[in-house]
Amino acid sequence: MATIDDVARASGVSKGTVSSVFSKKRPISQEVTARVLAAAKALNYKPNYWARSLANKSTRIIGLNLRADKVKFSQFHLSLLNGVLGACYARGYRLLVNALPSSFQDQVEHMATDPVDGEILLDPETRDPRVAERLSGEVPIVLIGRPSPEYENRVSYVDNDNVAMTQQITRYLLGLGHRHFLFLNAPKFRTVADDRSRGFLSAIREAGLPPSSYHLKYKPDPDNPSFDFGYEMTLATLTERPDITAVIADTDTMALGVYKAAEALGLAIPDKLSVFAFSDDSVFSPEFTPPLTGVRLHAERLGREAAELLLELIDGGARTLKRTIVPTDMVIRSSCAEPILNLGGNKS
Amino acid sequence: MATIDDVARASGVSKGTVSSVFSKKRPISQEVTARVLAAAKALNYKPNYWARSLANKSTRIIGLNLRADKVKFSQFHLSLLNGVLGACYARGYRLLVNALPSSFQDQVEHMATDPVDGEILLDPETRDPRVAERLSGEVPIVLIGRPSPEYENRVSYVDNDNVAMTQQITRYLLGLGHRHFLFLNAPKFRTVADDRSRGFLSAIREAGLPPSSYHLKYKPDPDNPSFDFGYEMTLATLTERPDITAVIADTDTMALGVYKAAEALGLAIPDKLSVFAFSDDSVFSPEFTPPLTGVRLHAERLGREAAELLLELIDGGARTLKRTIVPTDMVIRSSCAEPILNLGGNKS
DNA sequence: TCGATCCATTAAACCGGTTTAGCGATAATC
DNA sequence: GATTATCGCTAAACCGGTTTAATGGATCGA
Repeated sequence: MATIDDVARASGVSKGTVSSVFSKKRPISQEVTARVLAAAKALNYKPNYWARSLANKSTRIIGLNLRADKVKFSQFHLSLLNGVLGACYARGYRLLVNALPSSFQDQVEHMATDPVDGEILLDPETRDPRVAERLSGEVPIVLIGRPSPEYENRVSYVDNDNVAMTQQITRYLLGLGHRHFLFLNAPKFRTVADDRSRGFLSAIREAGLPPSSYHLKYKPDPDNPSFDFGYEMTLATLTERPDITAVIADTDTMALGVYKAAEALGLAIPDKLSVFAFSDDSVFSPEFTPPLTGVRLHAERLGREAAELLLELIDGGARTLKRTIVPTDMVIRSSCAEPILNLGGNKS
Repeated sequence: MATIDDVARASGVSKGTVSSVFSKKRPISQEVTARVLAAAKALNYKPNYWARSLANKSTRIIGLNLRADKVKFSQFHLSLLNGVLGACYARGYRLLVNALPSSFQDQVEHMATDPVDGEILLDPETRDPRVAERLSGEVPIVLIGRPSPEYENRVSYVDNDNVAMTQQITRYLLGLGHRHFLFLNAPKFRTVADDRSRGFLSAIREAGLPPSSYHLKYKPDPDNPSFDFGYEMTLATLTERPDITAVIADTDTMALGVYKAAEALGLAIPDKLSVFAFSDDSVFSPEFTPPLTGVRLHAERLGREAAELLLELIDGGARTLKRTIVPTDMVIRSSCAEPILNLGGNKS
């Protein structure tokens, strides 16, 4: 590949001039510019991205960090990615998806600074080691999701208000008359699971219901497909506790597992069992039988806001903390209704 | 940030030695290694990724190029991305998602070599300018999907056998007794659309059917949601040509639009209208009413194979051409059946 | 007409690593 | 015991750009 020196030689100017022609950071006469560009074209020259990054101390790349060992890209991530990409695209940034396991990065020969100007961290966990590591460096970060409390005042993040949202949802179900719940939550190590639990429990307490009125389960193994977890856990729990009339599921896929279990148990949705999901696929959710009631998390907007916030931090250089709350919208379809109690009705 | 010089000074060795400690490319005594690592830890030193890349002429990053202006990340891309990420992850590579519009990259001040060791090009189009550009550089590329003929013998690629697959599908529908088809194909500028058309037409000709026996439509606008296109085109075409008994749709989302149109037209699936889709979502497709018959394209495997092929090209340095064909599997559920003809039955 | 100002351009230093050539000390060879 | 390898390390060149300080020429004002 031709270098800047080749072009300088070919067009009879210094390399500094060639640099200025390409970076446009200093004015160069029309005539010289033309000559340099002609020589560059003839040699098929393009500035070397890494040399440029080294000298500029900037790459125009932002990172998206996810723990591939724990999480696979899901529908939610997909929308989120579309939002992030849109923001990058609009501002001329590239996106680096960093899914390397920490076991790899801990090896001495692979240790290195991240090749990005800033990073978005996905799916934060309680006491997430990635956050601690980034805080000691100088690469700005934005989380999507709430950081654990020890970091809450030290990093910027974008999130839904999961506590209030879950509280609202639970109130909605309480208002319909439900008194016994199965809550199939996200994996316990994720902060979002904790927020949802808090919102749920606060609504339960507010209604004066005892702990026996709910079963709160966390998805244990991230590898375990959501569908299977929804199916098996519903089957097992409802067999044991037939007084449960409402299931709150983590995702629409998990909700589908709940639907299957309800079918297996001979429970009609929503008459005998109400189902709610923390997601809303505008194409598929309406096609469930019956159409699934859930909540729109606006994943694409979460992604876009996070990317824009990060780019702002990068440009401003400002070490200001910001947090953006993206609103959620309940989408009520037909999978939740007043429970029709059996004859041997049970009141708590 | 501390540099290699700081560490060299602090541990009383030369920078070359520090470099060797981190790169492990040359043996360094236990004692010195320990001293250097201690100093590095104290200074919170990490080798600079850009400087290293510049000197090494290698980045351990591969690119995934898609035209964000034309295509949004879809379910298919999602699986594909999971495959690519898995392969990267396993071999310690990072993935750069490059969705920049060419209008941006054409500006002089943004012109630069790509910051990657190799690149995967998604959704190739007929006479795709991206391919021509990459061929003049020295970054190896792998396409996912067939390149247009002028490049077919110059680039490596991974693809399904779309011609044979579509031929097989069409034969299947012909075998069921269908004689009038609506084929809702991918956008015309994509090579995959051409392959599918060829496979379809070859089966049609093989059966001795005239051109009047089919309506072949290409999804015009990539921004137009698949669902809407499926719905509107089915409604319009079937109103005009009620003799059509089978619709072949590009994706499951589009198929869902077809389902809606069938409902609006009062056509029962599959008795009055058979629907087939070039996709298979193992979670949602079975949930369609009736469950959707389609074909599994193994997107994840396409992604993984492409990444592995690319990494092989990078490591080997070999300029060998390879092409990998990933097999497809028809998944027959209940959306295709023998057509039950109306009284005023029509034979071609 | 002379000094001040402005301008495009250049030479050299710099970004932070890797790598080559060489050097002294120890170990192996005959 | 002299010769040759081998080992662990260093100094300096190098990767391919950007940037600073300096330069020479044109323009300006008085």
